Amino acid sequence: MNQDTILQALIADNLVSAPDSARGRLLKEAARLFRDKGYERTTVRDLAAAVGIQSGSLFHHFRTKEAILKAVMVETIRLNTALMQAAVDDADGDRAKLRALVHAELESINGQTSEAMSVLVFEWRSLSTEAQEEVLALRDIYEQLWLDVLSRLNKAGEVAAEPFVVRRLLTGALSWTVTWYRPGGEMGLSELTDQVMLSLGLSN
Amino acid sequence: MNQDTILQALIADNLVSAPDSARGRLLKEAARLFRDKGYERTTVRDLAAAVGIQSGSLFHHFRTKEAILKAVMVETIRLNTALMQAAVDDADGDRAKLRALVHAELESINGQTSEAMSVLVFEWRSLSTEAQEEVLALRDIYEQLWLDVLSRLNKAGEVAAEPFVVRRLLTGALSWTVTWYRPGGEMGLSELTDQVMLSLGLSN
DNA sequence: CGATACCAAGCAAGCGCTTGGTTTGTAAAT
DNA sequence: ATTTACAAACCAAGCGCTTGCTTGGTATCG
Repeated sequence: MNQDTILQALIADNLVSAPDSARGRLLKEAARLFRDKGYERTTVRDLAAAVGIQSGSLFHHFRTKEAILKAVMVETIRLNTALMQAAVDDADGDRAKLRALVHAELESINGQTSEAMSVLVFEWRSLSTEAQEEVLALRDIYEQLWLDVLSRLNKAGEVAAEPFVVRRLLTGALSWTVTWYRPGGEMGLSELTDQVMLSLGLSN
Repeated sequence: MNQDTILQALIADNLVSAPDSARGRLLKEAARLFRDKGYERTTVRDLAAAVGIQSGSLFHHFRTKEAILKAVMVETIRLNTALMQAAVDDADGDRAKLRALVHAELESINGQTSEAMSVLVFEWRSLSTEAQEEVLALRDIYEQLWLDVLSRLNKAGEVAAEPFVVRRLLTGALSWTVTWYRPGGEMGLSELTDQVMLSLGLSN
């Protein structure tokens, strides 16, 4: 299953917005603005201007500004869960599965959904507590994918540290790449993935 | 050199504020509020109330709200640079030095300067570009400490990945602990440090 | 013809920061 | 020992602006 097929399936199920719909374009621009300026510094007027409408008209699509932030996060998690699932399924062997997960997450963080992933990491606190809980629940499935693979590698003696600690360390390490890694530069995504695996003491 | 001696030396040199001075208490409260609510959501009235003065009186101590954020960051970096330097100096051998650095950074992130370290990571974007550059310059010294140790370990064949990549992955991994690790819980800081070293494929 | 998408205008609240004046601490002058 | 001088620390009030969001009305389109 390639990335585009997965996206189309999610759109068909109404789980994520089509990128060319009004809602989809707004969410895309919102993600970009939230990443660049932060949620609080981004005004509803900024958001409206980015899609060429009046600020008041935004509230025809979303009840509040926060609902926009939440939608960005929810749709991003849904998409990435599907991508991770596919990555795991396609790879043979646990070491390869781990590599596939790392590669997929790096792709999410530094590829097309880069803006939205940044928002997920850095604007978390701007969500109300209730919204945080809802979003958190969505993340569980996708965390389990990692833990399953890491647990088997741990039992096989390939990864010495505890699976849940390794996953959390990796979450931080991979998220942080958004602040320094530049796709299209000297180091490609595959090379970066190799470096991560090497840092874990795992060769290919 | 223990932590308190280092702090006292910095205070004597006027590089960080004494925790019991008016300025010091304000910065401490500011760090806490900025971490809990974010910089933008924290109002000057919140800050003033936290130290028991009127909002206008804040501007007797700092020219702008942003100056408070900057001061939190600058003083935190100064303190941590000194702590890291001491950690490296005290340890024998590169593997021990790396462990000392990891332990010291985890202590900064999860110990007494926890609030301020969170601010440094998550409120970075709220600084103006000029202020960002100033703060960035301060960080160079302390990054070099890591790179020196990692380069030697790399040459010795103990760490396979590239030093600058490892350092950046570690920056993310260690910073992120603030979101999940709870000091005083089951896992102590030394055990967490061990887990990090194990994740890098390094035993003790 | 009704729903959907939008505009133009603006409201109430909250924001960072300023202003003019008062209290407090300190130290030299009487 | 008391007075004088003065700066640092603070208060009370509020200004000017921006914010998220509302309202009432108008196109657009199946």
